[in-house]
Amino acid sequence: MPVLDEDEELTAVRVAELYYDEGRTQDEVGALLELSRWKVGRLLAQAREQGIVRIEIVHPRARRLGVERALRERFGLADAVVVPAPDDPTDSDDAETLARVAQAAADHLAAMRPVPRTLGVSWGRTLAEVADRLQPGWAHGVTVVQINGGVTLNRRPGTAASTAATIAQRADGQVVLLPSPAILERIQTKRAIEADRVVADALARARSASAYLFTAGAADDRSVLVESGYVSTDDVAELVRKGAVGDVLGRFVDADGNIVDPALDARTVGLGLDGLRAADTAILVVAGRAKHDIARTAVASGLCTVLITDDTTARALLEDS
Amino acid sequence: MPVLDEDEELTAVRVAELYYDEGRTQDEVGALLELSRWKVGRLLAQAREQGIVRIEIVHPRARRLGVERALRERFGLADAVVVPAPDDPTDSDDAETLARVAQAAADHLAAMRPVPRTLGVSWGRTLAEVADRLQPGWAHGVTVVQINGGVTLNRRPGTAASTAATIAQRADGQVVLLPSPAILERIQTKRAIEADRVVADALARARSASAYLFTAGAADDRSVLVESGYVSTDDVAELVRKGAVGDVLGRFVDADGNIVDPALDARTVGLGLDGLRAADTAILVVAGRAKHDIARTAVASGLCTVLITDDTTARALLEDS
DNA sequence: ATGGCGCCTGCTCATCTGAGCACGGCCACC
DNA sequence: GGTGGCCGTGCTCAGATGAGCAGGCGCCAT
Repeated sequence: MPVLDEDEELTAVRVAELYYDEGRTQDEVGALLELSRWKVGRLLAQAREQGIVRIEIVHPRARRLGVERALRERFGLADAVVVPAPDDPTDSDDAETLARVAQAAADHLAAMRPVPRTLGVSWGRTLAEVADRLQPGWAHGVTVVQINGGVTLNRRPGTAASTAATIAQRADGQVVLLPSPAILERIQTKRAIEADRVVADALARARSASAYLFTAGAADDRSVLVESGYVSTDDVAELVRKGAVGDVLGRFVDADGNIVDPALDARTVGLGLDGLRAADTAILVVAGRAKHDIARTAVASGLCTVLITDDTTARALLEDS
Repeated sequence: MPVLDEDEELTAVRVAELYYDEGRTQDEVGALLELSRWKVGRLLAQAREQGIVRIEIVHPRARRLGVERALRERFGLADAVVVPAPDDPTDSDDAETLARVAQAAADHLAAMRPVPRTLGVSWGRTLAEVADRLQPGWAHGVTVVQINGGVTLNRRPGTAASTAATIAQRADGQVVLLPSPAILERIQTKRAIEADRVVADALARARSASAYLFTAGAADDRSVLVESGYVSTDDVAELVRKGAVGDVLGRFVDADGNIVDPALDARTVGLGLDGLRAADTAILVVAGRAKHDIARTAVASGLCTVLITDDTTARALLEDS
């Protein structure tokens, strides 16, 4: 498509005004500006091409289909869902962003075909929001398995458990909880708890789930792992020093997706990252500026097949080679 | 047009995405979402109506046809030209705004039919920009008359004269200058200068011009009248105290368009405001936030038949009842 | 329960629009 | 100076779109 010269550009603007603002038909515009109908059509096409005419869909539940396509192609994803970030560019309006992404995740889950027989889920603020936005009856008879440990140490108890339970309940399904802390103090305790029949059973079912729904955490003090008391702020600082960009299923990884601290990782209960990498369907839900780095790592190192996120994060992923 | 309920709204969003983002045809969309082609069409129409789909023309020389229509109807203007303000909402990017408005004024002048035989013009920063943007040959044989006094007291001389001269020269026409200060110290001097044959002749031709092109000044220290030394900053403060919102042709008016200081006005040389009010065509060119008040007054009190301004100013005029 | 009312839906047809094609002018190269 | 190729333009025609209309369904009042 040839570029418009300056005169044509101005004509294109006038044409676009009459066509889109005034609602004239293409030959009316042609008659008015003494152009052929076809010339008018071509100018309109070029104006859209060059961004003189911008058509945007303004709605919290709108999606960015173009960006989604780019993500799929760039990272070989099976699917991607990108929702617009709130306009408000001043303060980090992360609550609204999270709400939109969570809604999109809920929609995506409800629209999944075939419906997974067993769905493995992690936990955290993001997934709590997703669970909350699922319509009762979003599916029927889905078994939901908690895939990483999460007996909350402080705060209101049961966030981890209730996320899984809510998702299951709203699908008239069973829930399989993983009754274990996320990270244990000593490796021996971890081995012992994994030997427990209930825990072992849950882990087995986690490994055989037909789909996973999980989120990722940034390596900072606002991480749920910190707030829950599993790791201290000092630990986080140390992990960051070693290259950690965030955690997936409680496992801290560096920019390349490698485990940062194998000893810590060995004390972490739940599905391993290879479990995700081997999955047919692994849906990562991630929102907000703080999580750009971990999102990039997760996507680039093949932890997910489906990414659900906000526009800003998506663009951040696409921007660097 | 009935309002969309929540479900339909969501469908409308999906429809709009497929139609505008993906470029599908309406029945393709219908097939995909299991809707009839007609339903799809109606949803698209409603989405545009309700602002879910926003089509905007992004170009410095684009115009706001909707706002223009509103201005014409609200103030009984013969015509209105509104250009978009620069996006940059942070600093008062008035230079760019002025450039756009001046360009629009030049375009409007060049497109005027019938071409005025005699064009009365005022002077100021704004009109200097307009003159500068007129293409040589924008018209043929237009006589340009300077309608208010403007022998500049300080700064580079002749801004007033050169504006008129440039406009005339680029139309291969004559220029009639008004060789007089804008405001005189003493009423007697003013009478004497008006009695001068050249001045009297210029004023007579100003009164009989077939169209006027003029601007307005805010009542503040950045006014050209202050910078030229005709009024002091103290004078301005006093005028503001008496209710002045700005000046038109060097004549300070209050919010209702009445002369604020009759004694000062009597010492001001040039066409009177009634001369503008009686004109068939009086084009007011005004840009920038500082001039909202004087613009409102000028438009509301019938000083112009055509308004050329920026989006922000136009909206300010339309917002208050 | 039942009739009336009004809204929503899907159809017919006329109009509008975009893809493909042929012509003519312009430029560059021979 | 001639000639070939390329770009830009306007046409043909098929497919897409929107206005107007009739049937059907639900809702409300009687």
